[in-house]
Amino acid sequence: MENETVSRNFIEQIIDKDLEEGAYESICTRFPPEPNGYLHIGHAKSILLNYGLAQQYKGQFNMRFDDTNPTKEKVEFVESIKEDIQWLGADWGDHLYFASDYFDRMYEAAVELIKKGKAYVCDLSADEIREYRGTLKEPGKESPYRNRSVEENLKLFEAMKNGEVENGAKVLRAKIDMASPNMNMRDPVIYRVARMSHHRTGDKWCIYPMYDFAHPLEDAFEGVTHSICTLEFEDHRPLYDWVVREVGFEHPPKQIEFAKLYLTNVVTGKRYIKKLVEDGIVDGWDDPRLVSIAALRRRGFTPESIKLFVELCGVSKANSSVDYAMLEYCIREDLKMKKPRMMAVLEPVKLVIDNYPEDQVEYLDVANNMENPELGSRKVPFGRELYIEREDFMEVPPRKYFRLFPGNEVRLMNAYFVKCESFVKDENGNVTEVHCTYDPETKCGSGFTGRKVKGTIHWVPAKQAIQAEVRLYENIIDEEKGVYNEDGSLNLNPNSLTVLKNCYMEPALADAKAYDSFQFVRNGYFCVDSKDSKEGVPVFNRIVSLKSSFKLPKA
RNA sequence: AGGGCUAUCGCCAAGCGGUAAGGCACAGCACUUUGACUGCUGCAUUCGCUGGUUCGAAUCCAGCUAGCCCUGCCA
Repeated sequence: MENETVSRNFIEQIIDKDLEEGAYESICTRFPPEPNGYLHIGHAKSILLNYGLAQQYKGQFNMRFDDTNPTKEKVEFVESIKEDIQWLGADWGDHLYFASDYFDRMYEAAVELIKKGKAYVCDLSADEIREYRGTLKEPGKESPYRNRSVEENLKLFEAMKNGEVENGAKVLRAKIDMASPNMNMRDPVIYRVARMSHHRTGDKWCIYPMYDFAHPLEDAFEGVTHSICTLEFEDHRPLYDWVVREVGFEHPPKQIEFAKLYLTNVVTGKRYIKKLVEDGIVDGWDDPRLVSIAALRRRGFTPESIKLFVELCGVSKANSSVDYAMLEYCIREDLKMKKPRMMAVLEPVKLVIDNYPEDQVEYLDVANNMENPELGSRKVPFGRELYIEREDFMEVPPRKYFRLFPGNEVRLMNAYFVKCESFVKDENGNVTEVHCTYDPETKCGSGFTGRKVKGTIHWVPAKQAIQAEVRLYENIIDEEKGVYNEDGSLNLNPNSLTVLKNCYMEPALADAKAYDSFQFVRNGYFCVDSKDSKEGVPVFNRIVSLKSSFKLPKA
């Protein structure tokens, strides 16, 4: 019997302890985005972490839109966020909530606070509040409105609610400690006036709760036990605890913070992504060069690969930046046994088998994935004229080059051995045709063992191949020079997108559907671009290339 | 009168007083109908630094250093 001890991350350790000590009977987690944009790989970590924990502990996972600031939110974002989360596989069941559904209860909670003398209406302007707050090194001073009577506060707060107060004229503040070393505790604003309509509650409200007040209440209302958020909220925890304590919940939720996920050499900053979109450098928020969930999906990443990635990254409190190579590993790992391995030639050069009968076509039986027989097989037509990859032929081979060159014999994958006899160049010196002879005895599957070749190359039948467009994506950021220039501008990679229009695919690929992905032999993994494929010319996006330990020497 | 958090290999990350897991990356070998995959091997005498406690310290204590976060009526 193996005594395998799986290490638990620090959050699991906290939960284990809570459950053991009986602080909670079962757990409830949540993912609480504000619908003010689209989700990216960093959110995936939070989603999968929260959802995964709920699954693992047989608890509950809530999806909640933290829509407490109508100035920034839109229904479109609500829909895209739901779609992305579903795609990732985090199932919230019946537990879909909106902070805005709690506005009545939050208002009541605020009234209770006022009655307890723990909150007051303040007439200071935003600038004045900032001044009174003090600085990081000096304590703040109390607002002249701090000691209003409960009755007056109640009356004023109701006036705010009833729309009798201009935007910014009054706020409701928690009465805590203006001298606290923690800025968040210096009488934080908990309700502000915003006379505008909300995407869900319309014009019902003209006051909206602030995050620090709303969030702990939302968690508590829903019975969330572990409210997992990112590191920058650590300083807010005392206020979070203050709210749930003062409002009086029996089993208050607890906030736990973890480090955000950063990836090397990708643009994650929201404002930079926005600029890239606005300047037309990328073609939208789902441009495959970005790391939004939608972009990754369009590029061909699978939910499983992202889940694997998040698991491999782990969870901790140390700020870190994960190597992009890890993400690439995950998608290769996920796809390699699941997807058919098809032949496609990205940069073609014609290969003619001189001793092959001119009008003969044979249909070779080819396994879809040699390592996974469950994926079945297909027929691939083979004839006298083929296309092979330009880089698979060299007039003058460098050392250790195993592919085609004059006099060398290679295996055409799934077909025959061919030996290069000659080649043709155009007036510019570019190779236009490679001529070979084949040996019928070496047919794949015939059991031929007479001799071996060191190289195997892929090909596509010239006559039956279908033409397609292939897009090769690199990071939008220059990997060598770094993400930013000295002046702070983005250091864009001019080669981030290469469009290859003259690609040839084996016929089976013509039927590929949206998001279908394949391994193109030696070229890596590709996915049908659901957005741009049309009129019989499939467009494939490269998900990731295969590792190659042989690099052609540079010219 | 500042406060909070973090520091273990190039990158993540276990470790919780008993003598440094694992993954990615990288390198080498083997295998091979993809130079992929797979398999094997190698990769921290050392845990930010300096002291202290201890038979024993990455783990405990003290003092430094570095990085991140906090002065929205954003979340």
